[in-house]
Amino acid sequence: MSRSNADIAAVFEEVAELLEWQQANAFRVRAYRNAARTIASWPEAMADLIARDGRLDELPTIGRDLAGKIGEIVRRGSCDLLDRLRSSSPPGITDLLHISGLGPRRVHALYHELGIHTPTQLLDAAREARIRSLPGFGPRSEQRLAEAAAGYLERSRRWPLARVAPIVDALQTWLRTAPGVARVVMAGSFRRRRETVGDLDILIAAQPGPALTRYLTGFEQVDSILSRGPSRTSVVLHGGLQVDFRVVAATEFGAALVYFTGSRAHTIALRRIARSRKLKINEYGVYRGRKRIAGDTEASVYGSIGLPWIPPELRENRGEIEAARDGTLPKLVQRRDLRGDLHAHTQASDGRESLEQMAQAAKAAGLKYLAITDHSRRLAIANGLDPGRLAAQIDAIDQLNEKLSGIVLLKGIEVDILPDGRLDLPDALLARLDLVVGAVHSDLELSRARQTTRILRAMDRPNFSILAHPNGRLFGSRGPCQLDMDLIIDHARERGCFLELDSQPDRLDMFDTQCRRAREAGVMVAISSDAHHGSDLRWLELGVDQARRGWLQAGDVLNALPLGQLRRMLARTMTQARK
DNA sequence: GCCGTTTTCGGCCCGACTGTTTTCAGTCG
Repeated sequence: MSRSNADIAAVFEEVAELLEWQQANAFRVRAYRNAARTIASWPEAMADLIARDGRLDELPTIGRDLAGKIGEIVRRGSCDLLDRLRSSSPPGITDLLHISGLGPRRVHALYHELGIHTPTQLLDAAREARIRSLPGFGPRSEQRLAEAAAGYLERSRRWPLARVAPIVDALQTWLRTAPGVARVVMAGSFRRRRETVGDLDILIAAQPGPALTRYLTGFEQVDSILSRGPSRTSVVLHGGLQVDFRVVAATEFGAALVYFTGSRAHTIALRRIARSRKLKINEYGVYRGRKRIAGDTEASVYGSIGLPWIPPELRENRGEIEAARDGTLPKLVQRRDLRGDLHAHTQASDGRESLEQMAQAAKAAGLKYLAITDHSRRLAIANGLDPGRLAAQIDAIDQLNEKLSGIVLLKGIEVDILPDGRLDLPDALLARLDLVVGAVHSDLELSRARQTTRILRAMDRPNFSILAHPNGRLFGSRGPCQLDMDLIIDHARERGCFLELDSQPDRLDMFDTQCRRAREAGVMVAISSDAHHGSDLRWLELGVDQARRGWLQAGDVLNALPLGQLRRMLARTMTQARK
């Protein structure tokens, strides 16, 4: 089995960490990190690129040597260099590098002086006060390391976007009354709308001063203070979320916003362009020699190097800078482009409201149509519909649509895809619906080949409109299924069916890179709420964020179509047996 | 290890904060 881009990137990342620990040339380390980023976000699988004789060394940050290693990793999952590095390094040493306050030099010292190579050993040594004796360490850093090691051992490192939203609201409310503050903007991965965030970056336009710094560290949810200074203050909240406050002057706000929004790869790419033009970009502005030529606004920073403003969701150095230069940036989809929703439940299965309540909620959310897609019988735990109950719901929706105004309910089902690729309800009944949403809810552990075949077979059934939440992952509890998503996307195009981006906060499934692949392949994506209550329709906003990260425009989104066009598109997916 | 309008060698983004230092290395973002 060939390895995915994520697997290859993980190998390079581990190589970088081990090289770093062995104190190799820092630029060599960086080369592996850059390559890992390139590969992780590359839309085409490295294995496919090799198969069609693509030149790997034509990819950015990949030269001849790394191209050879990619081939090696695709074939056998590792490379000689990684094997050698692993055998010459103590196990667990890369975990230490992830502990705040530890870099390669200190990890090196801890290992060679005290034999420490795991977070647990670090914690023990700190508690026994053995670390303070090392040169360059003292009681304070020992205390810090004990806390950081304990924190590392007990919590995950990234937070789903929706989970931090209430904290962000509280922070913003509280910052409004901070002394001398003119403006507060969330930056970092929160602003880029990444599906998870590692910490919160908050940019504050204000006159720096001790009063402001004191105010920042006084937020009621602050658990501990990592650092404080006039321009930068970092705290950890109860629960472990880190918050970095950056205080800048109003005239520097644009440059600071670009810098602190990131991503790191994006801002580094901007600085490189600036260098080639004999300019310097930092968080205070754009400079030619000592003369400051831009920085009040983000647009002025981009403009100084000949680029239009780039939406934050695209700032990952995945081709957005080239697109900006060429004038081909996408016009990203917005929430108001959505005219309907194609995945929602009622109390007939595991939803909490009636058909009519869901219809009214959709209308209130500004939608023109809502597909009712309750579960099918196989999902007994969700009270899935058998043929008789689905037939009754079809009649009920027809009757209700006679009464409703300003909103139309579409007749659908979220039908289980059985392990062999058949669907959980008879074809003749499915044919009476407006759309069939197929989903995998069982046997998530199948091999990549079998899981992929299962889904391709389901798509080939006579009635199959949309593949729901393709990867099946749930934040914090379940990783994604093993799938050949490229094959599924290609098959969807041939079959003329669609893929879903499920907007539930714990799903956000498809991934941004997959959305982009679908767009490039010409497969439309449904941004769906998967609502189980009328209030869940607000989740569409999260789905739109993810879609924007996947470069989707309104024209790529199925439920941005007016009802008439949508019905024609869906009709083509129904009762279309393939030979 | 990559890269090239400073092109096959010699660079590689850049500033803030901490702690242990007497002038700065290490780490972080």
